Amino acid sequence: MITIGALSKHTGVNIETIRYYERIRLIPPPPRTDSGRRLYGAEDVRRLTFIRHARDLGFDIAAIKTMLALQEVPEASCEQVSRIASDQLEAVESRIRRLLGLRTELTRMINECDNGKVATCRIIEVLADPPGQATSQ
Amino acid sequence: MITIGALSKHTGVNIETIRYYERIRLIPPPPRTDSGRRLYGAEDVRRLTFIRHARDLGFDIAAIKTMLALQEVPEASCEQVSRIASDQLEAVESRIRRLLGLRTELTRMINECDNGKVATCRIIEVLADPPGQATSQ
DNA sequence: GTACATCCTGTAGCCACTACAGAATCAACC
DNA sequence: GGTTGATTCTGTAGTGGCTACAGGATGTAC
Repeated sequence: MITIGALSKHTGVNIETIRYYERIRLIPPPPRTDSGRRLYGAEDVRRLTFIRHARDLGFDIAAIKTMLALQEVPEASCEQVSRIASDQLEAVESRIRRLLGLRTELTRMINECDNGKVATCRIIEVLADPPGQATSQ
Repeated sequence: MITIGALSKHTGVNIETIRYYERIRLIPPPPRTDSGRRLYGAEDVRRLTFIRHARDLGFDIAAIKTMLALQEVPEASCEQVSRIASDQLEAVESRIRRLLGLRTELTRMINECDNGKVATCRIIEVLADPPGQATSQ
């Protein structure tokens, strides 16, 4: 059994976050020492590693909760897990598309700016008068 | 002079958000009618459109505050504006790189899953035992 | 006059943490 | 046994950028 500090080092999840996860019932409350310190085992390391990696991949807490619940039933079909992952993939792809658009726009803005005075700065102009909008008088 | 509702419609920024921007001093407190309703003019539309578009491009409020302050000094060099935009471009590019990595990993995970039982689900396995980590025993 | 839209202030909630304060306990060394 | 410093505890409040009320006051159209 290890302390919360050791669990934190093993999983890369910081201590405050581990306690937070316990508070929101993402991880179960662990047993304690006589003095009240939390004690964790190998299963906790696995669970928290799972959470950490899923968070890194952008899954939100609700999705992670669902996946953890499904893991409790090994004979269940993993179709639902697969759907959560696919949804996440779709979200990632839409974010990528959006960011590529932003990159294009930012690049163009920056290239058109000749580093002159603010009064004639294209960056500011573009931001104040975005193309495709009828801001008119 | 227009009301907050009209300003909201013109700029696409919702009413609560406009009042929030006033509270955090991103926009100046406007004059009021006798009964206390806010009144906005053309300059407010321009400013808020600027803010809206900058937010769409992912600039944070602090960056927008700086850019707005620079606009107050038209003879100032727009070097700083340019740097903020470049920083933003860099942030966008790093987010893109990260998301592309996530996409690869998610795609692989999903492809390896044969939609069988949770017990043997590769998605769960990969998340619980991420490659490149010495989880040992 | 009355119905409904719009506006006001103030506060609380969202997500996923993060950062304290102030106290208790533990491990190591002398 | 004493002291130092690391670790842990609880509880609360803050972050960013909104969003969503509640409960009331105005404004507008018929």
